[in-house]
Amino acid sequence: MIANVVFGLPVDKVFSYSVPAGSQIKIGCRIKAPFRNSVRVGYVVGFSEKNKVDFDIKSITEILDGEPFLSGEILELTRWMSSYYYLSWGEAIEAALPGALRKGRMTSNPRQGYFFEKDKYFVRPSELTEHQKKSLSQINQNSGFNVFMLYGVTGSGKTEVYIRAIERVLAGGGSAAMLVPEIALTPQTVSRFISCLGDEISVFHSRLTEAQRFQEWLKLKEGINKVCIGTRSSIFAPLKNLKLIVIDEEHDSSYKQQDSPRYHARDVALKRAQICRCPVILGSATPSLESFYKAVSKKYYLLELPDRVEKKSMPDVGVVDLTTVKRRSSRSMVFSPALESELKDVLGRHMQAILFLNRRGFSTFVYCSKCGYVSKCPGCNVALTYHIKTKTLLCHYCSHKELVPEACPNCRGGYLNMRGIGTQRVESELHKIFPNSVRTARLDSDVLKKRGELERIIEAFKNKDIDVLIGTQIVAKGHDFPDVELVGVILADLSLNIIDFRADENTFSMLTQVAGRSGRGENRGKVIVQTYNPDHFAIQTSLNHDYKSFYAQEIEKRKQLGFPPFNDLIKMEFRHKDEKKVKQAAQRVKDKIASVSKGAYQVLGPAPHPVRKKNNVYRWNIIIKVKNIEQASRMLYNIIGYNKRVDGVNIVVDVNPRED
DNA sequence: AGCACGCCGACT
DNA sequence: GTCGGCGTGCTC
Repeated sequence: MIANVVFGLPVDKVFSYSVPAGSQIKIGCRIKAPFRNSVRVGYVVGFSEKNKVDFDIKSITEILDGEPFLSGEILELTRWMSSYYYLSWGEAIEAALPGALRKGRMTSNPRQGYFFEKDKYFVRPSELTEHQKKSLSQINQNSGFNVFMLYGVTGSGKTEVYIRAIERVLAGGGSAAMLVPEIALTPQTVSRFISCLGDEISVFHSRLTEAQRFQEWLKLKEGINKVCIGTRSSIFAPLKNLKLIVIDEEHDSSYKQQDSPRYHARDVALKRAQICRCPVILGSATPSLESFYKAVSKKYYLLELPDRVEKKSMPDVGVVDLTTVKRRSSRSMVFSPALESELKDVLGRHMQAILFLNRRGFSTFVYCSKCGYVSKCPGCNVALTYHIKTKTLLCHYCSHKELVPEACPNCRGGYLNMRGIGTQRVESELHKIFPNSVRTARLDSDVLKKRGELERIIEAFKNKDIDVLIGTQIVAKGHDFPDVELVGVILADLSLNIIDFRADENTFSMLTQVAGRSGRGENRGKVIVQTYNPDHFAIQTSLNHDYKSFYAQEIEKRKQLGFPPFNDLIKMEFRHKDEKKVKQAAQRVKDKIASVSKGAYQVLGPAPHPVRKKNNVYRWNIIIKVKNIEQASRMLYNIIGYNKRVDGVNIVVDVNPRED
């Protein structure tokens, strides 16, 4: 008997080992076997009767598992991942295993520390809205592999639909998985699910120790727990008889893993659902262009929740045109008179406010201080990056280059470098307006590094021990603060000018999400958006809460430029300490792709990575537009193999990259 | 990934 | 003449 074994190495081969006489091994078990001159952990993916290679094979040294930890379903899923994400099968398998089982490790089971109590304050609606009812009945009528795009405005009750759909699956003896964005997994969210669905829920959050995580994993594997809630990697949870997958906030970029293996949990979820023939609910107030395109083209069911629950109205959004605001004092660089007076009003009534500042995009793009004009690449429509040495503007997608204009081509004003405004600055200027009387807290990635700090601040804000919360992305996500009646966006342009073709999409979704924090209580909320681009379509459509009109304009642009959803992108990042070598290798691969495919693929670049030099290593990218990822991956394999090295230059392959 | 093999520079 | 640099290739 011969076992077919893969290893968690960048080696796309299945290796044969003889099974020691008298021993029992099942597919999906971990083993140890001699590999070159060491003994390594491998994964059994199959068996064959006789030796297919013409040399003597070695024998398995040790069998680690009596019962397999990898189901047939997960093996099929990881096999697909390897062809889709340019990985070896073994690498994909290691992504799917909990840390406790990876590399042949195994822990005993010490536990318990993190408890969620049933939230006695959560009141469940007894009656669904008509739209909720309609959506739920559509979901319930279509079992099997079907995808539902649940497009519902902020506060429209998407969560209640998820809960009811999960309840039904549980009643039928099935199990369900729900994925949430990284920062949305607060004790409050979890409490709500536990109070509705019972205690038998495995929650995978970042605070769990490896042993706790493994314990929850085992409970799902044994069928003790039937619901799993968690972030990205929960898509690999060993649920038995999986009958539903929910992806909340499906547009959220935290579903994309930023280091190897660079998978997208939503896409893995769709594949898993296809394998086990179960439905998927993709929920969002701002669906990704990819998903909504499929919904519009009838590949997904489109379910809509156009109104907020309890007849609450959408917040009133006002825009402040910064080109007309006199920016004399340092205070006025942060707060326009309109925002300042709204703040005074809200705080005077003892209500709360959120001030939002996008920290992404602190790159070196250049804008006109008079009118806010930013130069964009004619071919890629992304903001050009200023290079001080050459005094040129450069596109980081295709390397298009132009001179910095003497004067602003839009208004004839002068060009300036972006001046940084951070959350700290916002906070200190705020205290100048309200000396000694305003209680503030900042919420950004620095704060998140401290354990428990996020929970503490959220709790304090909920208890009204804080008047104004100042933050980045984190404040924009799903929290429910009933007394927040004002949301101020300090500078919307920051996200608009990121060098990413998704900049407009990210801006629209960010503005919509952050606006959704306002007016969740008794009174109608207000949102003030400060921008140099008040007429920009992403801002205009978000003011009107008009996703569909945003979508219509954005999809047209994507079509013209051949960006997703019309093509998938494969980014290849070349890294070496010698920049000349990097550029040459990137160009060589680009040329090779052209000759092998006879020009069938459009390849952008080589262009420098936005952060061109890191740890003394230079990085240049090429971006390939592809129609079929698996086919393109195979072509790349023929060119560079799994070694991912050309002329000594290392290559990182990223399928549908997302800048973050 | 790691580790051995192999072909060119500066050292006892 | 050799020691060692890291570029290339292989692992049942």
